[in-house]
Amino acid sequence: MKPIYLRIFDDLFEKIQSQIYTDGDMLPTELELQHSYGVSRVTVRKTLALLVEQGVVTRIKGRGTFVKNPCKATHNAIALRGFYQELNAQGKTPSSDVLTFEILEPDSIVAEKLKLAANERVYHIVRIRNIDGEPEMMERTYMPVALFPDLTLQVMMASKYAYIESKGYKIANSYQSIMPEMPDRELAKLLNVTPTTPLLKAISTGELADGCLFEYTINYFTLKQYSFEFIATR
Amino acid sequence: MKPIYLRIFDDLFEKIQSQIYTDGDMLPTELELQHSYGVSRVTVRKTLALLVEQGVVTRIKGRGTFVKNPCKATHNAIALRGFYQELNAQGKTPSSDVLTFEILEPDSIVAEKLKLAANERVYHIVRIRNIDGEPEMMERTYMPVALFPDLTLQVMMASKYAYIESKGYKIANSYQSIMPEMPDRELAKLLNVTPTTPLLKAISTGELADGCLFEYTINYFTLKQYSFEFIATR
DNA sequence: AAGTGGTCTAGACCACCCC
DNA sequence: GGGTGGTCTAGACCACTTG
Repeated sequence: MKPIYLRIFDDLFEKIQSQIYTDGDMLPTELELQHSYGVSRVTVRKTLALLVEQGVVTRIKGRGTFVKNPCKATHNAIALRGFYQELNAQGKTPSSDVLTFEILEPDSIVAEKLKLAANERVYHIVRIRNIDGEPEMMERTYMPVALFPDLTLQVMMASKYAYIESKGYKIANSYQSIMPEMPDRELAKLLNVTPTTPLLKAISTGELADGCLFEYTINYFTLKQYSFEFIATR
Repeated sequence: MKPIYLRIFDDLFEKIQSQIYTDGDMLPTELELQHSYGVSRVTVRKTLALLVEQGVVTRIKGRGTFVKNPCKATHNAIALRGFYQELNAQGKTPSSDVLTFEILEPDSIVAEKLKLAANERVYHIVRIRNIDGEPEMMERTYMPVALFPDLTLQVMMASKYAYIESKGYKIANSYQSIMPEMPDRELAKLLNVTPTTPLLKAISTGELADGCLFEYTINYFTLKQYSFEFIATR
């Protein structure tokens, strides 16, 4: 059962995406939302804070809450959504080619990043991820075998995050470090770019709600069909 | 007068930075913090939510609130702090070389990004920003003259954000778009890198609390002394 | 003056973790 | 069972914007 503030979030977000509220429109006031959803002000405010964080609305004291530019086909970096979920929400068609699927002893970097116990083994999975059939990014992921004893290649051809949550795990957040990098010849070929095209490299560590680290991932984005965006707040 | 939750945030953050609470330590519980600061639970929770957002602590249900790895010399991308403030907090010495300081008619991109009225003029300022004397990034900023009629070159040699806030404006957030880019020969020279070193380009639009757009900025990071980090949450 | 969002309080119940 | 954080309520006062 989702908490109330998330259900209200989903409802408002859906109304914004379906243009019931559109660019520049003022959302109902906090008081009106309290009444229409029958909840307290704190709950309404928690929902609205989420919408602000996700860049969907802006709130201005004394004026109101306003819808921002309609969501474009972008990668919202601080909203941790899987590739599948993010693209589906944008009406695009995601797909994945699994290049590597193996279990191995982690090297010391991976072991340290995932804070693994000695002798713990990991999956090593490499995927090319396509948008509408065109390669957009390469993903190299390491996940502890202990957490996902029944992970299959089938799962990795679809949505990793949907699988993880279907197992009852709660994905909490992801610590990301971003840098530019030139592709080697092989990677350029896989992503269908020239070797002189710089890529965006993102190294991330994923954490569950209980503090457990569940993935160490290196992504290379071409940003051909994607833009990498987020909102910084003071 | 700062709100209470920010004052408590500052206090806890300072205690973490000065190692009173260090890596892995458990912070006092919400109940204890309520008593020691004499505030309500909601206020305590707002403070702790901020610490989580800034990546300083992790909270685990049923266990407690724990300090994360001590803050490294990084660029926390979603904590909108000025270059000066961010580096000072990390014990580094920031400095700036102002290469361009002029007032001009904005081109259509700048005018659109800042939602300027017709004929409104902007500052165009280019700076090289150094860490401990070594160039780390190049910044190209456009700011509406109407908002800052008395902006001086002196100001831009120091802290832009400190100046803006000294004028009574409240900086709210910044919409950022990230991509890799190769430097041209001139930029590579200014940043003291080879022309084959890819840079991280960040395009941002800054917004005040009243919804006013106050800057359109393009940054090029070398990431020689810096790493670009943030936390995505689900 | 009326309406808006920003902050804050004092309670309550629940789910989760560990002993 | 006792402690933890997660959610939620019903109030209150304030600062800011707009007419």
